[in-house]
Amino acid sequence: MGLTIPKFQDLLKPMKGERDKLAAVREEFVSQWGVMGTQWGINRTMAQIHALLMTAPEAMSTDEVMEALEISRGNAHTNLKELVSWGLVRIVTRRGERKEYFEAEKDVWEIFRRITEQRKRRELDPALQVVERCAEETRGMQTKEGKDFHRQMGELQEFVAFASKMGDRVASLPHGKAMQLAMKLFG
Amino acid sequence: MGLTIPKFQDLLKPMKGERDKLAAVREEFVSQWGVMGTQWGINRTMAQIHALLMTAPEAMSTDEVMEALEISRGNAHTNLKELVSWGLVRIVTRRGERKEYFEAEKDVWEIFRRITEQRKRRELDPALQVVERCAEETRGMQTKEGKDFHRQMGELQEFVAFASKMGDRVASLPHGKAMQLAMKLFG
DNA sequence: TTGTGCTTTCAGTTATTTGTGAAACTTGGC
DNA sequence: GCCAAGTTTCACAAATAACTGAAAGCACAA
Repeated sequence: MGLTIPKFQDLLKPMKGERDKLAAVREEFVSQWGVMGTQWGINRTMAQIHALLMTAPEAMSTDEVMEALEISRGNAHTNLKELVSWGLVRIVTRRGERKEYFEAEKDVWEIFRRITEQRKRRELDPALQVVERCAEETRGMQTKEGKDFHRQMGELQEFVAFASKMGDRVASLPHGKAMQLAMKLFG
Repeated sequence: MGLTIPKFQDLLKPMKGERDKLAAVREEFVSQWGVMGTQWGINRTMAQIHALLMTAPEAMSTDEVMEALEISRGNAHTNLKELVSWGLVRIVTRRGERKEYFEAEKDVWEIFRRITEQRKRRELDPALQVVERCAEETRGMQTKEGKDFHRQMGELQEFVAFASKMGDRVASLPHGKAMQLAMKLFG
């Protein structure tokens, strides 16, 4: 029973199919992540670019992103910068080149931290201001309805402030610590 | 020094102003909560109705909601039902009456629990499916790029599954327990 | 079974968000 | 300075989401 040594060519064969398959799965991921984005209240393109970069073997230029997703320069540019402002993507430059390349944060915990941070800043903090003002403006009211409203605002304020603080704390934990803590809680 | 007994009329006087003030503040709350809603990825009307009912002294009918927010019947109806499906509002009926009235959950922890539950169901679970499929489809790939992609999906899957479980656990805690736990964690 | 009071649906309209493409701007090298 | 490669902005167009109003549906009471 001859132990045949496979030819180099044959070793390469499955890789050809693999590349196609991978490209297809990746495309599916990008597309689905875009759909998800819309449900998350994030725009489709931004989510798609994020998915694309998260699964990119190396940093991509604006033109590469435009081509991969078949979108305009303006659109690519706006959303890349938005991702940068969320801290989910960073700009890298190659020396000797003027072009900017974009690279996504790939560590899931880090991604989670950044998103938590931004959502807190964009969703919780403004809400807090609103309820604070409403609570303040109704302080000391005499009627039952006034008191009820004031109490409701007070409870809301307390809770949102609390959630906000929790967000900060959780997001400031390093990956390892966080998991450790979570395990202890919910084993 | 005559201890004057205030007339009934005079006792009532500040209440008049209070009512107006309260109505104004409440309107502001409803309006602002609506703006917030759009940023949260929830539609404005739904958020406004929620704010309105949260601060309503008693259950309101569709017509009352329509009038308060100056919106159409269809719009009011759709969003009220949507709020019911989120578990943030419940339908109550008064005996002898055919009309439905709507009443919001007012306990902040309960509101939080319901929102967490729904967001998990609507945002996390579908994401989980996507990454699971992508991880599955690239299992055992040989190329570096295939392996990298597979690992990335694996990490994402693990994390999302974990977050999903955490959501369940947190949302299943009663108010008291949750606070206790949070305090222990973050003093 | 018919009328009445209310709920639900939906085709068409309106508002809002997102995307395009080209022009304006910036920056560094010659 | 002036060109070239690249980035940024923005008026307008396209796509999507939300809302309206009216008609259809339903269920109970007479």
